[in-house]
Amino acid sequence: MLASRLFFPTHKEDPAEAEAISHKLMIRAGLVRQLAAGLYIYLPLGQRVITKVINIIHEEMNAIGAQELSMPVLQPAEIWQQSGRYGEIGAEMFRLRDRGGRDMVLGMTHEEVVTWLAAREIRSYRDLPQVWYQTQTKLRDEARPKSGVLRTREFIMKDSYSFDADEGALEKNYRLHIQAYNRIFERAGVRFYMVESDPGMMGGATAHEFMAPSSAGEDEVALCPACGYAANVELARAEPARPQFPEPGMKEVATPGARTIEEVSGFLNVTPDLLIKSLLLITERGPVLAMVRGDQEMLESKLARIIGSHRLAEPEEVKEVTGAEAGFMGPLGLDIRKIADQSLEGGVFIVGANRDGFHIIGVAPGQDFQAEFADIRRVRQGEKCPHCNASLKLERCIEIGNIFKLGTKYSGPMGATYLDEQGQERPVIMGSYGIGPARVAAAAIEQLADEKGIVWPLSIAPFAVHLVLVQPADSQQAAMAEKLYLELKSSGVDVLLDERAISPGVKFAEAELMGCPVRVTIGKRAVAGGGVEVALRRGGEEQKFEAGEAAAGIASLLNQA
RNA sequence: CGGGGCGUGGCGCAGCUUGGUAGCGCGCUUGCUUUGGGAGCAAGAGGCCGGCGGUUCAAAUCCGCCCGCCCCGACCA
Repeated sequence: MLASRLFFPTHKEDPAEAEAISHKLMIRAGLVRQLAAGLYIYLPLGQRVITKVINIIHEEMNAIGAQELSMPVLQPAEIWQQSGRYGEIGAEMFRLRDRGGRDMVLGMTHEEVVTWLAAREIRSYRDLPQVWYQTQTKLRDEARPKSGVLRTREFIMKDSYSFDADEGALEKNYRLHIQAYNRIFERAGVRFYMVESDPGMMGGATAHEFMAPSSAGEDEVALCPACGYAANVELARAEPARPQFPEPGMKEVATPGARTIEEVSGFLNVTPDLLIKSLLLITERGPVLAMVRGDQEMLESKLARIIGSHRLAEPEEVKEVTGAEAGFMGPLGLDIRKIADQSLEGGVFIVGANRDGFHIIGVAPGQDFQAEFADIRRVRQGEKCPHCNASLKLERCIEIGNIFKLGTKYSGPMGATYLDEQGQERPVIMGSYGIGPARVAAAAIEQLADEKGIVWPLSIAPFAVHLVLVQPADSQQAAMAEKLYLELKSSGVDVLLDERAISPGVKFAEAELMGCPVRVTIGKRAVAGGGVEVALRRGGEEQKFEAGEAAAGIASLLNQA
């Protein structure tokens, strides 16, 4: 490719609207342009990167026996009604009507379509297992698109779906996907962890996420450096340090005006971990009191798994249920469902008295009041690993892939069944496995970029070699560059020749911005016999080759990388 | 959806408080010079100041409504 013909509009300055490093650099280096919130145009450079990521994914998917297919993005509402998600999902799904008045949706994902297909075409245990995958556009009307390409309303996703006769076979496909995903992300050159993730409404099913550490990420994971325990904080568990508890023995104390944890602990001169923080929540089945230690944070996603969907009570509702203002509520004397975090069990705490201006000290959960004890708090950095007691580390991550055991969630309601060896009709056991290629590319930028720009891993770089011709007007330089360019091209190297008649400074700066792994410079020094300069973008090491040996030297450099 | 911020040539911004000529840097065009780190000089092109309405002799500037974009939060099956 010649730079004079390549469409790669660059910017010297950061775009005003970008926050994340990958977002800034993708715009500055001419990889993408934003059409509207959460909608991106992939320019030639960006498209080349995405294509390379997708090619890696496809190679590894094919290697585990998955078969590529393609499915409609425009889908009849009917199949979503069958699976039950038409009603469950809210504004996040694009809905429309066709000219005949039929309800349609734009697919956020393809479980319904693929299950519809399986329901029609899979009949016998002899047809199983199957693994089908697609790499296609998906649409979600995101409440808040953000961070450039990381969270968009339209995005490409590789999704595979497995169909098995039983749980054991599903487990096998699940493991195969784990292997494939590990290879994919290693090849793509990103750092990542596989962590336990929240299967959400999948019930008891298991799920994992592949997480690339980056401050631009939206998720946080808890990691144990000792035993390898790794989980999304949405479900991560840990042992908090236990404070020195006082003697039990309930006693009401006046705490005038002290409502918040800080105010009460300050007023009574105790540390916050000796208080219980109570929250009143309203569910479909009535009010629920949820309790965590004063120094801890409630985690809604964990609580939701126990009590279902809920909302915070309004001040009037608090007054009505507890008889006191929010700052003074507590578990004693309340005849409603109570959920207490596990770390409260066996301790002695200060709680609200359900009487304005008063708290009660010396309260022992489980004795002085009953509650369901469960893990409903957010783990914190430095708490003890639930498996090995080492100190947990928390890290922000970009979710680049996820894998789910779906079981019969879709095959059941949509009638995807097969006949087993005994002639028994059984639902197909499914799994689904996603990767977002744009997120992989963005994660690579986030993890590797330096102050000059992008630093691509060779495997997903738009070009392997960026050949800078310093003075195109000099015929000797031009001839030398052209020759090397053709040699590299004919040996299958992706090479970009910058033969534009512009200042060399611009060429070097843009080469660094663009981030191709190898930069080759041909200028007057090379012509004078000083050798062809070959610099690695990552680390910046430079070496020289004789003109005749340059192509071979570069090729062997690329092979090492 | 709640809170906050911002919309002015292609990009980044100033001007708005205190109404009266639309400005800077980068980029772009042409010419000459330059040619190993985002060049120099000169001459140019390019803007219904997000939209609609109001106040006023007069609105980028004041007021109202709307739209768009970004950030924080909620949400993300």
